[in-house]
Amino acid sequence: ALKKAMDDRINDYEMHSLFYDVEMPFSVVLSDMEHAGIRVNPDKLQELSVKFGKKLIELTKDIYDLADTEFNINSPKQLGEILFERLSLPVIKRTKTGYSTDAEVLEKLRAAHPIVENILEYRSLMKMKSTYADGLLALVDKNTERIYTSFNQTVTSTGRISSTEPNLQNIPVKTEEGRHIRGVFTADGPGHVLLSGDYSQIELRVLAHISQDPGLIEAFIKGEDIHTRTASEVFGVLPEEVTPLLRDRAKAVNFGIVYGISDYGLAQGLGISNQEAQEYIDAYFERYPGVRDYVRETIRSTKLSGYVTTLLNRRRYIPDINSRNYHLRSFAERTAMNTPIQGSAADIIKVAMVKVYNHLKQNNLKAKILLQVHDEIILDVPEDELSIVKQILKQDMENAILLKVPLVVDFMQGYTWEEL
DNA sequence: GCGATCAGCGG
DNA sequence: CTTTCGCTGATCGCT
Repeated sequence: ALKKAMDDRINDYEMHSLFYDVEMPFSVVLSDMEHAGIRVNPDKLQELSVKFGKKLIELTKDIYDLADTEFNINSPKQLGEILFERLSLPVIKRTKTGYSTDAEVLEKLRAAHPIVENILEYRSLMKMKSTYADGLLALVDKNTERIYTSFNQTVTSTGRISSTEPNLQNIPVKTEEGRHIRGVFTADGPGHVLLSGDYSQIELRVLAHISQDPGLIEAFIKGEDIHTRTASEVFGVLPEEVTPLLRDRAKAVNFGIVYGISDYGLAQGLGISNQEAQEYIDAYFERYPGVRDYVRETIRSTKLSGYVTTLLNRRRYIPDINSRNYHLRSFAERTAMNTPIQGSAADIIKVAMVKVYNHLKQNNLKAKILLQVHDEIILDVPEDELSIVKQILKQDMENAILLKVPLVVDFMQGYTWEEL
């Protein structure tokens, strides 16, 4: 009776294929990934912890000297008292309960007192040591020298998966120190390599497809650098005249489109005024009118139906779309335009992974899918299977779902995750 | 021991 | 007035 009730609703929502052809097979893929785990080098992890710890001791000394007192640097409350009362630095921002001491605030105070730079470095190193070095070490299986994460298929609103205990979807990559954490994740042993395939600009390609914007489609068909193209369009200069600064700003605008941030969020991200940010957004919609129309039409239809859908008919309800509260409504509007983009990208990589999984099985290959980090798939591959597995990965990822623009995948291989 | 708060990581 | 999500760790006040 329950099955019939659920089946009726799945059919009613036209989600039969999404459920039976994608999510159900995908659950088996995730299960195998969890069971496989990923090999780590615990000694290297321990070394990193010690190295971070030694630097933290030095920094702690320097910070105490500069403050001329000892306090708990890990306590935002105590740190705030030191910075804004004892050292009388200007208060930039407040939290609900007191002074804000986040990185954005500290960046603005960098020049005001030498202690600030030390605190920034301390914060970064403490994050690396506590969350990553020590946190991961505690979750290494001593018998197998592997880490087994849990993937959750049903927590996000967009259709993405999440990862816990540990979260292997937010391992550092942006800083040199952070990348070394990736160096502790290795292939299964000599004769094996890690192979990654990551989608290039999958969200913006999905946007090009669903909006059918001519400029966006042309950019991807011609294989242009999308951030440079956007900079050229938004700032009205020739592509060859796009400076790194302009490209960075355009990249932030594209980021905003993909993640559904507000003009306020874009302004914060770029360190410009809200008005300036709004002007960038207006210019973007002016130059990509298909995107403007897509956003308008999506908001209009969401107000009527109460939900948005992805390429594979995944559905998200957005009740606040008709709220009289400006902030709730604005947030709902960004969610309405963003969810089909992120959610469709999630659909695509799930389909790809099911295909890869089946093809590995059909060919009796030992290669295993280990991780998925939203737009990339990481596998462990015996070296003698590398050629065939690469072919499978390329074929299945690039042809997971046919779009009006090509899906481009970049491949990397190495003995450790840091090399990918 | 637990929940709220603040902070910071990735895509 | 606002701030992308999901995750984890440290602190702190509470039971």
